Formats: sequence, structure tokens, C-alpha cells
Amino acid sequence: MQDQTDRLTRALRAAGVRITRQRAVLLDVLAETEDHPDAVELHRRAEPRVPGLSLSTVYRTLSALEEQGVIQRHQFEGAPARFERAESAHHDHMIDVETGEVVEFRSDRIEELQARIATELGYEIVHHRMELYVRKRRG
Amino acid sequence: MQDQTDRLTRALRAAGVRITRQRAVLLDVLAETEDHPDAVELHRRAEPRVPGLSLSTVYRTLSALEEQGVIQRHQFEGAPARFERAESAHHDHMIDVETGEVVEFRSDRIEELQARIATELGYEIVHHRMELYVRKRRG
DNA sequence: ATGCAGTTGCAAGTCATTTGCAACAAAAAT
DNA sequence: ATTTTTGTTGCAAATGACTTGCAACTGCAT
Ligand SMILES: [Mn+2]
Ligand SMILES: [Mn+2]
Ligand SMILES: [Zn+2]
Ligand SMILES: [Zn+2]
Repeated sequence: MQDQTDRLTRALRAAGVRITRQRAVLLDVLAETEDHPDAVELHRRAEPRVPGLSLSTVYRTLSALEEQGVIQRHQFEGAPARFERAESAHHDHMIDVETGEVVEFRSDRIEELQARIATELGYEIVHHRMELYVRKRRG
Repeated sequence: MQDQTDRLTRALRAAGVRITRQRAVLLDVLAETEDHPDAVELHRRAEPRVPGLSLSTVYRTLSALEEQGVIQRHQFEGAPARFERAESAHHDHMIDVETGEVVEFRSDRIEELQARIATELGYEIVHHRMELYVRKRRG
């Protein structure tokens, strides 16, 4: 885990991205993250460890990390962007419309069908997004 | 086509939505629409027929019509919302990342799989969105 | 240790969309 | 047809989520 982080910071530095105190902390926070927090939530989690950390720095860091492929940004309906590490394999999301909770899932079958559809229409997929807005089935 | 419009305005009036000159024109513009225009584009198309039409009225009308289920709003990546009539059957979209052009498609197979996935995880789908960001295959 | 290019906090700006408000106009009621 | 009621309009100002200019700072390669 320490070397994971080390490799990452090394790669970032190599790309001309400086690992400042605020970025190191944000990377730590993201590493500990199990959910899909937004910028304000990440700031809330990081600020105690870098007093004075500004929200613009959080936004700027998130953009830099996204650009480096370290994290992914998700723009769900009617909510600020939410983030997660990019290390895990591709998956799509279900959003509980009542709680905002995010559940991940993956369907190779669907991914296949998407690719086929695009191909048949003369396109290639650059990226896609598929979100299921759901509610808990009661009964 | 005249009675189509008539039935619609009747239904809207019944719901307490007044058919003002600006709304009548916007409904006409939407009826003629073959693409997925945004609010500014709709304003551009409608204003000549209602000189002085304000953009806020366009936004307010679009919200009202969406609420009444007359139109659908799509929030594609990094762009203002785009609209289309809601009369047609459900379909999803491919967005050409180079031109912004929107292509519609539908896969019953995918819809089925989505429903199954949600069910298996204990949820029911309220609505979903699936967008393929593509580029023309050259070759 | 040093220099410079990348980074920070803060204030101000941007963009798409929403909202308060007083004048106005559909549709209802008379 | 006129009045009354209540939804709607244009305009200006506000909102929310970010983004950006700038001068004071650091990382960090040398
Ligand atoms: Mn995820
Ligand atoms: Mn469509
Ligand atoms: Zn997917
Ligand atoms: Zn669909």
C-alpha cells in the first residue's frame, strides 16, 4: 500500500504534477474512499489534515488527477460531480433516487451489445455512460 | 396534426397550464423539431414568431412541458440540456464527440438486461440513461 | 542551497438555469 | 360581454458548481 502510493506519486511527478501537501492528503483521502464523494465532501474529509485547504485546490487537484487517469468523474443527474479511483475495472452505476446511494455493477453482455450497436451504425465508442436510477423494491 | 395539437393543448389546459402565445409557438417549434435542440436554440427558432420572447420563458415552458410529460430533457456530457418530444417510444442516444450530432437507437436486449440486473440487486428501475459517446469509424 | 516552473488561497468570473416581482393576459365565472 | 381569478411574462438579480487571474508560495531537478 505504501509502495502503491509511492509508485503513483512517482508517476505523477514524472508527468510534471507536483505532489504538494494538499495533493498528498487528497490522494490519501481518495485511497481510503469506498464511496463516490463529491468535491465538497472530499474537501470536508481532507481539510482537517491540511488546515486552510481551499475548495478551489480540491477542484484543481481533482481535474489534474482525472487528466492523469488516476480518478474518474461521474456526473449523475441533478447533483454535483462525484469521484472515485480509476484503478478498478470498468463498471456502471445504479443510483438510489431516494438516498443517493450508488451501487456498482457490470454486465459484459451489455458492453458487448453497446459495441455491436455502435459498429453497426458506423461508429466506434469513445466512452459511454449507463446509469440506472432505482428505488429499493419493497415487499 | 391540427387535432393532435388541439388534444395536447386541451390536456395541458386541463392540467392548469395556460396556452399563451409564447407557449403555443414553442409547442409548434417542438412539433417541427427533428433534432435535439437546447434552450437557446429553441429560443432562436421561436423568437421570430413571438418577438420579445425571453429566454426565461423558454426555460420555464420547457420545465412545465417536461413536468407534463410532453417533452424529455437530456443532459449530455459537458453541454446544456437538450430537448425532444416525449411522444416517441423510449430510446437511447449516441453522441458524436466530434460534431455533437445525436443518433438514436434502441436495444430491447439491453433494456431487458438492465431490468434483470436491478431486480437481482433488489431494486426497481425508475428511469435510466445510457449514452454512447462515439466517433465515426473511418476506414 | 538555488532557481524556476508548477501550485495555492482568495476574490472575482463564468455558464446554464432559476427566481422575485410587478405588469399582464388566459380562462373562468358572472 | 365584462369582470374576476390566477397563471404567465420580461427583466433583473440570484444560484450552484465550478473555473480562473493573480501575487505569494513551494516542490524538486540540478
Ligand atoms: Mn464506481
Ligand atoms: Mn432522442
Ligand atoms: Zn459500461
Ligand atoms: Zn434505454
